[in-house]
Amino acid sequence: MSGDRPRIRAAGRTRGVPEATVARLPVYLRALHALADTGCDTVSSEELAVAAGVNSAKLRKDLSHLGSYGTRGVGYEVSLLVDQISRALGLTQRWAVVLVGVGNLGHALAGYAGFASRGFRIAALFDADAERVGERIAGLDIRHIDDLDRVVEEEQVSIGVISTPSAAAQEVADRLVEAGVTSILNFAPCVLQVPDGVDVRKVDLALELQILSFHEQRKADIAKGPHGVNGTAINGTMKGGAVTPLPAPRVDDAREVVGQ
Amino acid sequence: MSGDRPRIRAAGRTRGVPEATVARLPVYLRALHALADTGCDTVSSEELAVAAGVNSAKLRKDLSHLGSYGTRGVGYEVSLLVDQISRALGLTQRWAVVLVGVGNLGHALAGYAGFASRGFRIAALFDADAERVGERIAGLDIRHIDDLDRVVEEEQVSIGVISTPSAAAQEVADRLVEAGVTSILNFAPCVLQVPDGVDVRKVDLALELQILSFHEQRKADIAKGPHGVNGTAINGTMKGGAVTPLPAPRVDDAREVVGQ
DNA sequence: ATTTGTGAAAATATTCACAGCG
DNA sequence: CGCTGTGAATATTTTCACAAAT
Repeated sequence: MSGDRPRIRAAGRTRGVPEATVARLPVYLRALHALADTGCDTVSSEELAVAAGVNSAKLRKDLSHLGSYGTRGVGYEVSLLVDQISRALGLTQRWAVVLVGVGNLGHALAGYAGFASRGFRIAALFDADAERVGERIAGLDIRHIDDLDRVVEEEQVSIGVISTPSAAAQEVADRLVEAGVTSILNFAPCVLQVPDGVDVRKVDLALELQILSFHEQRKADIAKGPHGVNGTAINGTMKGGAVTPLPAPRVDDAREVVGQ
Repeated sequence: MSGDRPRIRAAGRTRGVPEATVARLPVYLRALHALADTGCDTVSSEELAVAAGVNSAKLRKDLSHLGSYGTRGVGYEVSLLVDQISRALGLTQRWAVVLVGVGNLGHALAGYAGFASRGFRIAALFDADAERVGERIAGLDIRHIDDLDRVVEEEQVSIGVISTPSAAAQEVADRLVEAGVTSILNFAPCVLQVPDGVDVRKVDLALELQILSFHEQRKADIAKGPHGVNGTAINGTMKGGAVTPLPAPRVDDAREVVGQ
């Protein structure tokens, strides 16, 4: 993801780890930590694959991109694999991140223990609302966005999290980039424009539900038996009651990423 | 996504919309709504593609899976496209969802306006903590998890959102499935085991940061100039060596999806 | 005996580039 | 003309299946 940036190539051979693999490494890492916590020293690709929810061939292929860290006939040493995946992901250092937008969601993110436990340190919280500056959340003072440059430099921040309303997100992204941030995690439901060299990943809460909606509908259609001429067919009643003949409701959205 | 389920096929031809396309439809829908709000009646694939952050060939191919709704030489009528995508995604009905786990994140999700504005209605909030039952959040009473079955049936709920601690997530998923839910959005950083026919999508906040970490590291390496002979290369000890001075930090994680 | 690591095959996804329609 | 819709060409990802290693 991260836009449609082409992978770097060297002499015709694709260099580095495939993007699809990168996206799964954190899942393996999670599974390995869980295994380690149960006192497990070694795992087979099959066991780890089950724990990670993928098939074992895929897991082995993925790991093979990092090097050859298994023992044939035995499996993988958990702690070694944890180290290698951590290294591959760049988690041997603790990244400083700034979080911009301390609304409903930003508040929750600020308190998210998973960030700290998985390699990240929130260096500062920012909000544009002068009212909220100085407020203390999760042990951190909310600072004004105008301090961004200074903090990013002083704390060597390279990752920014945006949890502002959509309307503010692009402006915040610009300021983050300007300040020197080169990776952005965007929770605002909008597309960000950033220069080359800056990576953006997005998390869109409702989008995931909409994907589930698609599959729900498909399941309902199948249960009802293929009818209509071309698949999508007429939408009758089935589960979910309100068979709105009309398109999805629309309420003013651009307000807040999270907020009532 | 949603496990490794094979697409349904009919008579050799792949029936339905490719998964990659489904995942982008909500993005197009968002962009179209934004365009509509600016009073735009028609868009070209190029314009919409820019607004959605994809390339225009991909956009056209994606839309072609829904049917032929554009006009050559002109573009797409915004409102028609909104209708067609909404229909394809199953958003012509308003889905009822239940949310289980009203911690820090669950609280934020309960108040998320984007759910309501994009086709979903939170039918009820649940928590296992008896202390919190009865508490009112975002206009909804927190109910005890034991009421789940009743609510799911009465309100025709087919989608569940899990925002409990990891440790509780599987148990909650089991109860959701048992109650009749067939789609789950999981915010707990763990893999869920569900029967065939149930779709799961996950959102893992820290995972996204870890992916960014990978790319940050790569950028840093490149900036420092390629060293070592073949890229990742020379990590001193091949195999076996904990070459890392220190692996990623580890703190008790399994506590809460969000919470300090 | 097992289980890894991996070529080769199959399936998906993306991009190109242009015929064809309005 | 301009722009869509789509075959054909690429690229990427997944899966198979087995030789090699312990």
